Amino acid sequence: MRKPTLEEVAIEAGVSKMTASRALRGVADVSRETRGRVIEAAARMNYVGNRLALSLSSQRTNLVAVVVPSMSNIVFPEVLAGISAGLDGSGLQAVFGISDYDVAKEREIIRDMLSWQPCAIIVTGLDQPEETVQLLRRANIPIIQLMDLDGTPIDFNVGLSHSEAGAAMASVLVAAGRGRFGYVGSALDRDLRAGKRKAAFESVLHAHGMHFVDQRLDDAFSSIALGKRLTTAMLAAVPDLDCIYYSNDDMASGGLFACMELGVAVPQKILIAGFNGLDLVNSLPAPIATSRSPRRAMGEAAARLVRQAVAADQVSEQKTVAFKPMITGIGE
Amino acid sequence: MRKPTLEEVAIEAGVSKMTASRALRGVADVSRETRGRVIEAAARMNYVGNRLALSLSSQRTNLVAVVVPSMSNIVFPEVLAGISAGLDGSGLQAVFGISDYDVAKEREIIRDMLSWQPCAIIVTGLDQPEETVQLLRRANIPIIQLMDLDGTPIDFNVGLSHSEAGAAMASVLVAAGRGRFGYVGSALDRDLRAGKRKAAFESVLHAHGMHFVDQRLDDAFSSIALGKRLTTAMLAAVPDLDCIYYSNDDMASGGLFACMELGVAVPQKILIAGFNGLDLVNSLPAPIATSRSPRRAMGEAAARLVRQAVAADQVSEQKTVAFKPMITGIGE
DNA sequence: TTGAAAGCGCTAACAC
DNA sequence: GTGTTAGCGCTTTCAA
Repeated sequence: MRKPTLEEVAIEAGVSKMTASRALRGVADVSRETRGRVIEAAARMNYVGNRLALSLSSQRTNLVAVVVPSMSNIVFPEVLAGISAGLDGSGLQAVFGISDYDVAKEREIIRDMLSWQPCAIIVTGLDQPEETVQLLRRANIPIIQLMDLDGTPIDFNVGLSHSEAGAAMASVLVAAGRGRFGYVGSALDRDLRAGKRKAAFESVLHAHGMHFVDQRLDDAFSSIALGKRLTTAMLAAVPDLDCIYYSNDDMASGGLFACMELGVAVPQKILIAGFNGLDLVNSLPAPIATSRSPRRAMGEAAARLVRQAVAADQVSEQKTVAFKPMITGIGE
Repeated sequence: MRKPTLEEVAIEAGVSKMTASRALRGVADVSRETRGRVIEAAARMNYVGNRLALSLSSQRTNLVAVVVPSMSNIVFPEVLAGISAGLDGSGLQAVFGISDYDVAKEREIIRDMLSWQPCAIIVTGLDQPEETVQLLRRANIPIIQLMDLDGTPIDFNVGLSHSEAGAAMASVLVAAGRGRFGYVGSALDRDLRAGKRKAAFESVLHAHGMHFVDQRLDDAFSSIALGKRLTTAMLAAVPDLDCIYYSNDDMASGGLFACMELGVAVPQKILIAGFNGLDLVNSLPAPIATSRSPRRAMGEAAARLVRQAVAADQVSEQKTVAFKPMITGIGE
């Protein structure tokens, strides 16, 4: 038994397709009595409208395409949760795609999503290759680039400056008296934002006549286990570090666990610094420094921009929402 | 400037709409030369097909609707990553919705997703209220219920038995000589699977003439911080426990951190047991017991069932994929 | 307040 | 190999 169509509901209610459509959408003038009959018929038949037809016909959809690089780190799910929550009640529906930090895959996912004629698209970062940018531009819908502020946005931009975050962390650590730095990171060729943080951090070190005494990099994606492993190796080679900067909090937490296992006092002997401000960090058995990035708030801000842009159906004036990471975990 | 349609591409290539359609899809017989012209024209015009029209016309979509309760815990994103990866290369596209553990919201999300005419739908758990079940049934597409095996599936079922998981953990802990148990959990009214684990765990205790000496419950969602707080409170009230069972690994990890802060030896004095087998658990500074649930594999299995069901376009014989959680972290 | 006609962009089915 | 016709299920536009 096929699903009932609007026409069948209309027949059941003894009206025309058009009247049924209006009644169900609650638009225009439909007599109370007619509307009642239609709604009742629809309920009786368990009518579920066909959005494909609706959107094709009306030339607009309620779809917001969202492309994130990963789901293996809690960061992006939190952003998605923010987007989803921010869209709640607007009638808009987020559709997520995962690019696995792969630019080619990202492009294909974007292409695929655009074929659904979304009313807006949210992508991660500002570093899409030109071809992808063209693809996005041609879609002629609001484009939100999320998470990063270091670069030239195509349209809307929500995020924070990872360069500033890295530089600020370095400044604070140097000011706190640390002088022998190590760096532990992973997948820097793919996680460009972590790369920006590292580069900026290093610049500040150089400005102070310092440098990374040792660094450990790995191609695998960040994880607590990897942070632990690399830190253990690093401390075996260079035991006299007094601070290690990590590509993110997952890695840093692993670093802390490595130090605990080795009996290295954190933060007295070695200060550990990460990025993100994960919930985990608040409960760790020793304090580690981090830059708190408001992930959920970023998602919500992106959702807000989408709602405005879609509602206004015109260029809204606010193009950028800048967040500032807050550094915690150093000093008292 | 509007987006080009198939017709415009066809005109540009000097062929009919239909020929252009065939050429672009690579179906049927189109002369090499014609196909080349069409593809080139499409590329030149940056043609992106309209899936709304495609799906409406062909009466089939490549959408797989997925509804999960939360994104705030890494568990569900990992499942989603598994689904997404499992669907890769099939031409199918997952669409995610978040219900926030709210049955009413879940129903509305499902309703909304069904209006997009997905070719399959994956939902979390087996405990949807009757109204939601009706909604799903009426869609007349493969329905996959994921994560849980304790109940009667509507159609396909992938997951593990949380009752068995809870019972198995209790048996192992009792066998390991533990006797004074505490329980720390959260949001049990919403996270029904955690509730099933707890109930089964408790049954085994009773069978051994034991019971939870103390329990701490909270309405908030699980988190490391909450686990830490509740554990600290519990140990203040009942210091002589020798084992605490948690609703999941996040809570258990918080419990471990609480013990470390209080100087309670884990696992010598108190054994800590959670559920999920999060990556985090592998790197913690002290061993905690957990039941490892293969989250990504479950997502991949669900994706496999969807592919089979969609490809076969008929009832496939395998209706259930059962996973067994593996208990780790007890003894060597 | 309601309905009829046209068409959104595409494909299925059948001609040629 | 290629084109034509007829929709998919809905909304828009216009008429009544």
